Amino acid sequence: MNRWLIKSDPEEYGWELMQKDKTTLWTGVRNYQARNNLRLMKKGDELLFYHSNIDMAIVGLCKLNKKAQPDPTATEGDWSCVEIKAIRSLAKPVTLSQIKAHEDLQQFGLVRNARLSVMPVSEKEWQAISDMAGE
DNA sequence: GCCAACGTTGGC
DNA sequence: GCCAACGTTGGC
Repeated sequence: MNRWLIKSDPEEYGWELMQKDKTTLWTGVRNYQARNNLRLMKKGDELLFYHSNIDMAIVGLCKLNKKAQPDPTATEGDWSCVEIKAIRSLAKPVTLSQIKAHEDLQQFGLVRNARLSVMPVSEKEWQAISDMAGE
């Protein structure tokens, strides 16, 4: 089982809506690195749901329902999407500033490459985030 | 609202 | 194949 973090602008599609929808197709990724990460996901993988721009915090936990399939919103190009399922909110959201301040998270994608929207989370990183989330 | 970082495009 | 110009994302 692998772990990932996905980013979303809450003004476009926030955690509230994700929970209401329960499952959603994660479409619209138009970056090769992010797409390749989507394609590596397997059913049952766990995902952290991050709010960019306004909240700047990890707020929720999701699971991968269906592995990568062609993105139906792509009119051209070779793009993928996955189906994810909302599990629950974190006990405490973990803010970007907390993440940046944590010594075990200096190599984490959010810190090193702010623009990447789908990234892997290592075991150590997951542990650090879980601790801060009060899980 | 600004700007840094990054990715993409297109001219050469 | 290089690199300047441009567009987008996202943190501040």
